[in-house]
Amino acid sequence: MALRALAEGGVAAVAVEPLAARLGATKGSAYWHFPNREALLKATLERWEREHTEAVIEIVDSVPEPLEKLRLLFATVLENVEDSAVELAMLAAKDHPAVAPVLERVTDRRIGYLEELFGELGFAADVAHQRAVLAYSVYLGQAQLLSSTPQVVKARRALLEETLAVVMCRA
Amino acid sequence: MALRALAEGGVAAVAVEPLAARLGATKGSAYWHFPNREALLKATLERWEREHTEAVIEIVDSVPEPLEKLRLLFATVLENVEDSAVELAMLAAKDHPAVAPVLERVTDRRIGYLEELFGELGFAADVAHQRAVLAYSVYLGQAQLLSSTPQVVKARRALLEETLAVVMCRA
DNA sequence: ACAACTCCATACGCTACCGTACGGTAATGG
DNA sequence: CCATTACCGTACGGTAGCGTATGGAGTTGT
Repeated sequence: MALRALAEGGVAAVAVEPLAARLGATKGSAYWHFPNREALLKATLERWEREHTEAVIEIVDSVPEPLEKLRLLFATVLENVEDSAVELAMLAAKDHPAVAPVLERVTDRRIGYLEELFGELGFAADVAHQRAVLAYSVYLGQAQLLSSTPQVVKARRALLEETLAVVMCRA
Repeated sequence: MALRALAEGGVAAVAVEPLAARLGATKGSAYWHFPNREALLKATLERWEREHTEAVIEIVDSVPEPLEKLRLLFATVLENVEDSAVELAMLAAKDHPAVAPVLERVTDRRIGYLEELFGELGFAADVAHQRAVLAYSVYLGQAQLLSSTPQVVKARRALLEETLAVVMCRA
């Protein structure tokens, strides 16, 4: 519930009174379960952290071929960018003291995993790192674009193919 | 001044009372120059729109070689991502009614220009479009990464080279 | 010289949210 | 059976920002 609010209205929407109202409850109830707003927000963010990064990695990692892993990862993640709303909300609140540490851990984990994959594909360590950063940048950028100005992107299927080809190209 | 506030504190910081205080003035003064907060914000955003997209395009476009244009564009824009704070603030507020139209115009213009450049480089129209979206995604993504979790990016110079190579590669 | 206009300040009411105080109900366990 | 505990509600005070009312000071036009 708080996650839905986070996705829809950003960090500002994870607030005591609006959420209580949404649940048909009152502040009194909310302040029983959470000492303050900060704690509510922290719980929401950490729940998201637990549920949304490791899950995708596990699914993708069950595929044997590293090239197929990358393909599946990009397909999964780029085809449902619409539900990266939480990611965008976190990025938008990157300076918030409760958000920053979670964001950092998630980013590290994801780029680390990508680095692994590019390593398995035969790229040298430093290049693998650059490709990982590049790939993750493409993901973040496309998530932003598709959510803020979706009309600029014409053929999403073709774009996915082009993205895969370009990110994995030897050059 | 309002632009500085926008860069530092996001759209929420472009508010009447904080800005007035910052200027050593009072609300009374502010409400003389602007009918309301909405108008102040709109003026700030449109000022940024005028000053920050066309300027870069003009500089870059003065170079003759299309390949050098792209190189200069990426170098310019990726080496000072730190001052894309306003961009990020706008993306973070993409749903705000005053922000959305500006964001849309700027994005269209930039991707359109990139499309032109990739066309000049010999890419077919549809591929040029995909590359443009890709390149702009990389920019947005890297801006996000470098501002939210800069420590994940190891060698920025090398990353720039890799980015250029990958985005322009034939594949 | 005085009227009108420009620009700024003080003071007020309004709203949304945070956080606290405290009282009520319902279940439970000794 | 009644006291403790878990849970929820109402009511209050506090803060930050929006917007309005109103008056004062400096400038300008005639």
